[in-house]
Parts: sequence; structure tokens; C-alpha cells
Amino acid sequence: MKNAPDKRERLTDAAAVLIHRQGFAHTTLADIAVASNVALGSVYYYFKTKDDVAKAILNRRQSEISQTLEEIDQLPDSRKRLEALVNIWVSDRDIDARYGCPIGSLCYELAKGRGPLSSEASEPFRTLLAWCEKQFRLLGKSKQKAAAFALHMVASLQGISLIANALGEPDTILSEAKFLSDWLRNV
Amino acid sequence: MKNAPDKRERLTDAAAVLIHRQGFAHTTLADIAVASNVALGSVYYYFKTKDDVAKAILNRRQSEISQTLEEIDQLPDSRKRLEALVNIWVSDRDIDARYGCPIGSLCYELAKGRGPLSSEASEPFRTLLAWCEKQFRLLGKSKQKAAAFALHMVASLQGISLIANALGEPDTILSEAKFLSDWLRNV
DNA sequence: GTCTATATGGAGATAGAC
DNA sequence: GTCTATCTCCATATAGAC
Repeated sequence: MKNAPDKRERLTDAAAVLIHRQGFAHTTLADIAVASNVALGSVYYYFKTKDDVAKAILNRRQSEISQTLEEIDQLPDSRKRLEALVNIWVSDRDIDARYGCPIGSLCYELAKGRGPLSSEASEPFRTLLAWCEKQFRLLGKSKQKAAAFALHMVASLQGISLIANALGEPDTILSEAKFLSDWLRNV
Repeated sequence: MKNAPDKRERLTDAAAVLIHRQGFAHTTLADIAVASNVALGSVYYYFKTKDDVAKAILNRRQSEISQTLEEIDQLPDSRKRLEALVNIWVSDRDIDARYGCPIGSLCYELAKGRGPLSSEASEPFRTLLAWCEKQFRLLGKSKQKAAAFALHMVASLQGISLIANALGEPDTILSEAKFLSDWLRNV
């Protein structure tokens, strides 16, 4: 029976924040336990291993993206929808400059020295790419063009997060967002 | 006196390769020592701490970039020079898809849970950005435009390395390179 | 300068009472 | 389900002979 059915959620919440800020390697299960007001030993009731925590976060990110894209899908114009995606990066520029993109930085870290975690890690990107591709298709682009444009879009956003983080300059995200918006208007 | 004046170089060589493949966190000094045919204890004669190894690699990357850009600078046309930069990513697409960009992935990892290592980490990017900006200036762009274009260029290359790595698909780099080359022709 | 041996601390994971 | 206490491993770093 579950007296605290949301405890796994709370743990995942805390883990997502801490791991975004400190990275997966530097975040201990003790850190997560403390931040969640849970005893260290209890963590293992909800997660068999530390890698399982990473999986939970990845799934969480996947859900967040799907939900965000659904909201954006309410906009009537696909060009506006793509711009809305760019504007998310604008809104998050301070936190992204400090800690990197929550998805990109985690995927990059988890990809190292590790075998089978790639599927979970690639899923958020596949979702994002498929959605962008659809928008470009709606703008009349060929399947090939749409795929290339989607790739360019997501790569630019991921890349600028990395650069902004390396330089510690949120304004670089502003600059790139402006560039992408201009591009979208003429595409 | 140094009987093996290049031993520090050998250690840095091995460390650069191993850390690119396995990440900084998962690469032990013992790994590096073995790969260099050096006793573990001897590593500390050349590097005070593990972080010092990271610094050495960052400096190494910085040198590599400077050298590469100098070579590219031999080309007579700045548009061709920018394309040459893109083509480096094409050449390295298999290794980048497997392990990520040697610079970007390392910077992203080192940025987490760490204070003063940022200066070394940002230097390669500053060099790359300044060089690209110069090329766009030579193409007649305003200072502002040139800076924005340089940012877009480097972000795209970094981002596509991350995506290619997450998806395990080198061909995405090919696609993005084609996109950037087209863009450069019309810019 | 180079080595072997070892100290030290930290983090993942488990045991078992409640 | 939740806790405290603890096991165990492993990686950084040091000591000190050669």
C-alpha cells in the first residue's frame, strides 16, 4: 500500500533539479534524499539503481516536451508554432546559460562510458525532431527539406545552450533566437 | 632533469582520447596511466590533481583549433574558409556521433558542479567565434551581423554533434553540413 | 623521476529492525 | 514502507624506497 503515492514523484522532482545543476556524476543519492526529505535507504525502495533515477528523469523530460508541444499545437499557424518553440529558449535563457539545456546536457553526460541507456536519451530528441518536421511539412516543404530544417532547428537550439553555458552569457541565446525567428519568417 | 621530456605529452595524449570516449568522470587516472605505460604514482609528478589533467586537455584543444584555423586561413576566399570549417565536422562525423564533439562534450561535463575551470573551457569557443566573426566581416557583414552569424555557425556545429551523438546517427551531421554550406553560399 | 604500496574518503548499495 | 547502520568497492591522492 502506498501512504505516499507521490514520493517517487518528489524524488524525481528533486533529482531532476539537482542533476540539472550539478550533473549526474556529482549528484549523490544522498543529495537527492535530503532534498526530498527522505531517508537514503528509502530511495532504493523506489529506484533499484542510480541509473534508474536517470531513466525516470529522461521519461519526465519526454513527458514535459510532449505536453509543451501539445500546448503549442493550439496556435493556428505552424510558423508561429515554430517561433513559440524558439521563445521557450528565450524564456529559459538564464537557467540554460547557467546549467545548460536540461535535456541536452544530461544526454551528453549519460552517453559517455555507458551502453544501454541510449534509447531513453534519444527519445526526447526524436519527439522534438518529428514535431518540427511536421511543422515544416505544413509550410509546404518536401519531406527531405522538412527533415533537414527540423534538424537544423533543434541543433541550433541545443548548440546555443551549450555555447551560452560555456561562455556564461545568456544574451547569446537572445541573439540566436532572433536569428532563428528571422529565418523562420523567410523560410 | 627530464629523461622523458615528452611524458607529460604522452599522458595528455592518452587522457584526451580516453576522456573523449568515456567522459571525464568515468576516466580514472589509473586508466590514463595504463594507456601511457606509466605507473599510477608517476602521474602525480606531472599533474597535481585530476582537474589539472582537464586543463591540459583544454589547452591542447585550444592549440589544435588555433592551428587548424591557421591552416584554413591559407585559403584565399573567406566563404571557402567557412566551408572548410564545416567540412571538418563532415570528416569527423563518425567519431563525433559516437563520442560527441571533443570540445563541446568536455565543456558541458566540466561546467557541472564546478567553480573556476570555466575560463579554460570557454577559450576554445571564444577563439572559434572570433575567427568566424572575422570571416563574416570579410564578407561585408556589419559587426553585429557578423557576430550573430558566427554564433549561429558555431552553435549549429555544436548542436549537431550533440544530436548525432544522442541519436547515434553520423548522417545527421552530413545533412546539417549540407544545410550550412547552402546557407554560406547565399549569405 | 619513477616506482610500489597504502592511506583516505566518498558514494552506491544492502541488511534488517520497526 | 520507512528508517538507521553498515558493508564494500573504488578512485584520488600520498608516502617513501630506489
